[in-house]
Parts: sequence; structure tokens; C-alpha cells
Amino acid sequence: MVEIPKLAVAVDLVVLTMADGVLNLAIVDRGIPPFEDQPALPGGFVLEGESLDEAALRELKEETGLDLEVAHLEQLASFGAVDRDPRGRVVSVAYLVLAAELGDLAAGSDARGARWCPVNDLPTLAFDHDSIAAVGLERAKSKLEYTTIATRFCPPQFTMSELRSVYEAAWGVELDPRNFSRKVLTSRGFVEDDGVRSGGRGRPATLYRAGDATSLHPPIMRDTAPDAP
Amino acid sequence: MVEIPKLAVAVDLVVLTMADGVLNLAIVDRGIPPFEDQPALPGGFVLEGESLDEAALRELKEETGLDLEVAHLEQLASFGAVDRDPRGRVVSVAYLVLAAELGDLAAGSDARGARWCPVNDLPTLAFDHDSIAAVGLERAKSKLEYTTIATRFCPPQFTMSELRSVYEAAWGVELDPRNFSRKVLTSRGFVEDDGVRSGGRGRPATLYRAGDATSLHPPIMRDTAPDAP
DNA sequence: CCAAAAGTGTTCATCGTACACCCATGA
DNA sequence: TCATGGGTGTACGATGAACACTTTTGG
Repeated sequence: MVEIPKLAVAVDLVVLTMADGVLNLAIVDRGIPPFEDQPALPGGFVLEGESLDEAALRELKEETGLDLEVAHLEQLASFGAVDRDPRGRVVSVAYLVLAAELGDLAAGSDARGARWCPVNDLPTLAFDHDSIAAVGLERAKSKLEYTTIATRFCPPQFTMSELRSVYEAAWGVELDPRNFSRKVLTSRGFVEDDGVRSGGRGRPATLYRAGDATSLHPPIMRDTAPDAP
Repeated sequence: MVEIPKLAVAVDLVVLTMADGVLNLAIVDRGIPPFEDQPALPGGFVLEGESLDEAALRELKEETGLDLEVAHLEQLASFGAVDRDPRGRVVSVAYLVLAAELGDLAAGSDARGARWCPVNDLPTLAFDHDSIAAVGLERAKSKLEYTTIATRFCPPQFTMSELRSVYEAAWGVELDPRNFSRKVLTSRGFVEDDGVRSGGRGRPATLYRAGDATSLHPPIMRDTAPDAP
């Protein structure tokens, strides 16, 4: 058999959470070259004995302390430009992680620090991580339309307002609370009743938890801007 | 710096075409172990000096003679189970290729033969290629809904019936020719007028060519089966 | 003139949107 | 009882499905 070229394979994580009414991205400050001290996505190399998903889970745990109980993880895309890493040839498999609001991040092994950053105010990231983050953001926005992942941005119990604010923050629009509520409640399996929350001003809100359904039919469509005239 | 593990990286191609009114998948018969003589997806290892996309294009050219003039190519997903290849650790980046009807396939370097196979009558494939093919098929079906890729299954000039038959074959449904025509023609940029074809029985059909648009708003939705009662 | 294929017009149910209105609580 | 937030009912325009009907060719 001819010789098989071998390449370094990394996983990079686009970790999104909802905090203070805006989407936030997890960022680490690199503690080692290349791009030392520059912000980047959390991630690391895939080891020989682990699958891609296992590597993503391990990095997720190491960098954010999250596990799958509270987060949604899915593969995003792979990035393999020859010169994307100055150290040499590295193929990166990007993952998308969605989670409810978390505490502060603890810096991982080769990171100087880790923090949340509002997606509308992102710094320039190392490597091609700007592109990767952009792909992840767009995927998250578009999956809100036809899946129930919005519930993954919410705590186990949430109100209709909280769920709606996920859509509003991600899409940058205002949605009619009444029509939104109806749409969610008539989508079988999107949410289940789970008690009532009193304590705030105004009428107590019904609490919901995520339902069994993963896809939405019909979708909740955002008005993607039609072509310019 | 700590040592970086290196892995073999392959690209595998899910090449779909429309022939005889059904979707067909490109299959090669392996000429070398492992899985010698078994059917598999076309593909091969990524070389050190080429990007993932370049590797996919190269394999596409080698295995089918296609180039991007006539085909649509997009990344599908990456597969990285530790034991997916008996030779050792191989991460595979799968690509989806859509093309109009092509001639016969020429077997590539390490393939004994290559052929088209109707997707409803697929043999068991080597490695985890069954899963990869399934993901590719599902992706193609679902992209018909909200993108204009259906035109990629058609020759440069096509009739409305031909375009409709793409949807009917992929989804296994019958669509009303009149409503379908209206929907396509009112989606700006989906198709452009391109003459008339006479010669068959009946009224001559208008010819169309692919338009500029890539996404459809609103989508053409298939009735995904609602949850069982 | 008839069959076959392409395309138009019309009707009706359904869905999204906008918004008036009612409900339940804390201060 | 008022302000505040939560939720229902209703009217209207847009969209999709079903299908009668016209148009244009070949035999």
C-alpha cells in the first residue's frame, strides 16, 4: 500500500449562550504561540484514541465545565485550508455548542484566560476563527427557525418571555408576544407546562420545560431580507 | 510544545444524479483491501499540500470526470469514529455532489469498477459509508426545500416537468404541475426563460435555465410526516 | 378532430399578522 | 385601583391546495 499522509486534526468550539439579553460567545486568550495573547475559540487537538465527538466533549468540559446534560452539541463544519495554522497543516472540525447562561469560564491548560463576549462586539480572533464563529452564529440563527434548540438557551424551567427573548436577541427583531406564544403552544412537543412563577410584577407567568420534539413544522420564520430592488 | 497526534484524513463523496426518473448514487467497487470487491463511496486521502475542498475536487475529477462547471459540491460532515477504518485511525470529511445525468463512470486508481446505483436499491457499503450516504441523501432532500439546488440535477436547459420530476423523484411524491410551475416562476431568481422546446407530443414546453438565486423564500415544503397519533 | 402536454384562472381553506380585549398579581 | 406583565379572541390579507379550463402542438 502507498504511504498515507498524516495530518494534525483539531476541534474548535463555537460556544453560544444567552446572557443579559444578548448572545455571547466563549472566547479564550491564548497562552502560547502562535497568536499568543490573542483571543481565539476554545479547542484543541484530537487524540488518537478518541472520536471527533469525544474530543469535542472533552474540550468542552475542560474549557467550560459543561457537559451534555445542560448543553447541545453538534458538528458544524470542517476547515482545512493549507495555511490556516502557521505551525503546519491542521484540519479543524468545528462544533456548535448551545447552553443556558453559565457562570464565569475557567481558563484551560494552554489559555491565559477565558470569558464571554457579546457576539455583536467580537474582537478579531486568531487563525480562521472569525470565519468559524460566523458560520456557527448563522447556523444557530437559522436552526431557531425549524428546530426547538431555542429551549437549549434557556434554563430547565423558563417562561414564554424568556423563550421569546432568545429569538429576539438572536435575530435582532421584536416579536409579538401574543402571536409568539400561540405559535409555540400550537407546535406539539415544543414545550410542556411546568408550573407557574409568581413573584415579579404583573400576572404570574406559566413555566415551561423543553418538550420531546426536535423539529418544528411549520417553522417559525424570520423575514430574511428579500433581494434589493 | 507537546507532541501533536497526527491522523489520516480522507474525503468521501456522496455523488447524486438524476437518471431514469430516480436518484442515483455513484458507487465504486474496491480493488484493494480492506473491503476488497465490496462497494463503497468514491474517495481518497487528503494530501499534505491540498485543502479539503481541493482534495474533494481532485477525487471528484479522478472518479467521475466531473468539474464544478456542471456539478454542485458542498461539505457534508466529518466522520471520526475511532474504529471506522480497520487500517487505523482515519477521519473522513464527506462531501455532497449533485450533478445532472452523466455517462458511465470510469473506475479510478484503486477501484475495480464504478457505477450508478438507484438510491432505493443500494447495497451495503464498506466502512461507515452507509451512514455517510444516508446523511448525504437526507441533506439533498432537505436542501430542495429551501435552496435552488434542484436545478443542479438538470441539464443547462430544462423544462418545468424535468425540474418537477427532480422533486418528485427525491421526495417520492407527486406534485401538482400547475401549482409547482407557479411556485417556481414566482420565486425570483430560481429560473430564467431560455427558449422553447418543440418536438415532443403536445404543446411545446418553455425552456428554463438556472437563475441567480441560491435560496428560496418562501421554501417549497414537503409534508414531513407529522408525529404518529 | 382528438389526445397529450403546458400553462392560466378561480375557489376555498389555512396561516400569519395586527391588535382590541380580558386576566392576575404587587404596590 | 392602577401599573405591569400574561394570555385569548377576532378580523384581514397572503399563501397553498385543488381543479376547471384554455392553449398549442403531433398524429
